[in-house]
Amino acid sequence: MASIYDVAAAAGVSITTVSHVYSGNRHVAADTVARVMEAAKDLDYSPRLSARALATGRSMILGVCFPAESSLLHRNPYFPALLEGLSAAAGKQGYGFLLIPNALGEDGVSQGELLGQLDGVIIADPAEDDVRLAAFLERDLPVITVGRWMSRQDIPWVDNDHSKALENLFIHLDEQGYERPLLLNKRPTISYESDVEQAFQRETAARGLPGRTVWCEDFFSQKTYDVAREILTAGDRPDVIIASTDSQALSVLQAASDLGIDIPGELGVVGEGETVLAASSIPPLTSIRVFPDKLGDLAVGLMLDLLNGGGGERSKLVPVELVVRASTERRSGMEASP
Amino acid sequence: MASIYDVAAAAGVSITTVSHVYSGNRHVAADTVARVMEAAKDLDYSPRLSARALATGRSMILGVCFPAESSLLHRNPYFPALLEGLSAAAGKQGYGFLLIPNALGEDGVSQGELLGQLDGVIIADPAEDDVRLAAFLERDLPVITVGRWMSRQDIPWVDNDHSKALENLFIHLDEQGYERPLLLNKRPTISYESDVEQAFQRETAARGLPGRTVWCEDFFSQKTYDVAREILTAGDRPDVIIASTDSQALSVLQAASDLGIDIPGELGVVGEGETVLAASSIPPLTSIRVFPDKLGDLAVGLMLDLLNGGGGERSKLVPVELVVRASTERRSGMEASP
DNA sequence: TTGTAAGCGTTATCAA
DNA sequence: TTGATAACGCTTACAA
Repeated sequence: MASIYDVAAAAGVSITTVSHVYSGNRHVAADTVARVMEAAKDLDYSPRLSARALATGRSMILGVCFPAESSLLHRNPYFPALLEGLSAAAGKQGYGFLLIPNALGEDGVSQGELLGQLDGVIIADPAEDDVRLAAFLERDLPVITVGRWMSRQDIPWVDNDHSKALENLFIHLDEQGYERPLLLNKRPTISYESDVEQAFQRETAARGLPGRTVWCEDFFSQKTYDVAREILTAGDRPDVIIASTDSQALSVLQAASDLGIDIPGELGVVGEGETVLAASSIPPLTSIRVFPDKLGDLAVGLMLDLLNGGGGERSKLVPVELVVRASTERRSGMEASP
Repeated sequence: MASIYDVAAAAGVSITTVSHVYSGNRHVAADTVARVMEAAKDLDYSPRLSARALATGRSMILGVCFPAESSLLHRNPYFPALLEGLSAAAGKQGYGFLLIPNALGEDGVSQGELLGQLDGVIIADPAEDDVRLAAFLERDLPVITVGRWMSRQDIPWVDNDHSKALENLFIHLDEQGYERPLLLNKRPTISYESDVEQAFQRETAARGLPGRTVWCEDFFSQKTYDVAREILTAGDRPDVIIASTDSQALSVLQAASDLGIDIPGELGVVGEGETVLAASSIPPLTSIRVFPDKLGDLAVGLMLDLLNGGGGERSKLVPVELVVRASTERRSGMEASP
């Protein structure tokens, strides 16, 4: 492995010059640059990042950290999509992403070891009590969250504008004549869930409607189906169910189908996440589209601001998009007008 | 930030001793260890990994690399699950995982920079022509693949035993009396797809059945549905369709349902991947379960072997499991016996 | 059982 | 426009 010394010798310059050719930190004469680059290519040289990190005090590595809860990373496509967004954005700036294992914190060993390496950490959907997060703050690692950390509002974040999403959704539901909404939500442990709840209460209150929420702990199993079935067979049946994830909404569709309930005539169904599932379900699902790649991009931007002196470290809200499909469209635009 | 010098001074020992307390590379007297650890805790010290990396020539960071094709990472839950397996296994050994952005290679900038940092790279489902892979081998970075690299069989790999999976599947299909199988597969660009094709041909040939394969480029869109519909309405209708992913299989289920074809009576359907979808579809889907966490574990093990002198760098095949559900179960075990 | 001192490959501060 | 040289914080012979 060639070092900066080898390149300097081959190019007939000092290591300082080679260093500056690579860092761009000061001007180097064009022909000198050419000579250095050629020597570097000949020797197959590239700067050792660990040496650079030691000299600068910056590793150029960011950590990323997903909810520990039941390996959500691979059950909800939102997270891998976010990870890609983060990784792409960071890559463009020369930063890399280290995935922080969920086990961190239980396993005392790797904890300090790995964290010492990081320039900062991005946390997706932080739970209040996650032991890892406490560790980051103690070492005062720069932290950005995707979704807000409810107990520490001072930490810069990016987030989806769920509030606006529900505002728009209710306008749509008004148009479609739905009047007995029900929110199928998870008991709030992250900001998303409490945002949705609050916005739901706000919108229903504004319309004089009851803001009925059913809490449903389990996102992905048979349980959601059972809960949905119970809701649909009980006395006071809602005419539209808003589910906090697309997969929950699919369970509702299924339960309704099994009970012979017509969708969207007797029951509207709305999901959130706009996964592949939503477009291809029967009937296609009205859903709220989020943009994890955009979130990733902004989160990295915020992090870099923080690392580079922290000028504009303002948090950012990302617009979402209501995608209307058959599951709530009982009056087409054509018929509605006159 | 405290350094090894601060700790040594506070504990009244040399930096060598502190170093050895942390590395475990030589014995240190128990009370000395205690003194050092206390000083370290007081000073909130943890070794700077970049310094360690510079001194040892090892970064303790592995790269991981997923198929570039249309961001498969977030469309197929297999990949995030694998990533978690890798990350957990690596974490236990003090290694971290850097996600290599898909853009790498197009963007010349970050290429050398990031790669210089890595001790090795694990590649999931390598495509033959991926430019990134060429780059790794040129720099002779140690490489392990998950799924085999078809053009370079010399590279150590871990893989699912798809061949055995199809063997078992066909035994099951025999029992259920299926006789006109059709394979819905993707044109082979990775070893998985060609393994499945080969095993399918082998099993059908052994039974004197036609080995009919339909190639279907698009895994997740409407297209699969259309292809399935075409297959089911054409003259020579299969009595069982084996799909190369669960989501493909779901499209088949849907098409069959729309056409009023009874499952599993008139048509059996089999998926692969054993995602959450399989268990909750209507009817529940017979599928081949893979164990990405296990693969991740073994891949990391192989990588460490390679890094530590490369003793037992033998590749490994991981058993998979046939999960029989209603979509192929037309004769229950009860009825079948007499 | 412990310590001294020479690297590891960069960047950064001076100075020219 | 370029160079010497001292950090950066660790590991690891070699010595004691």
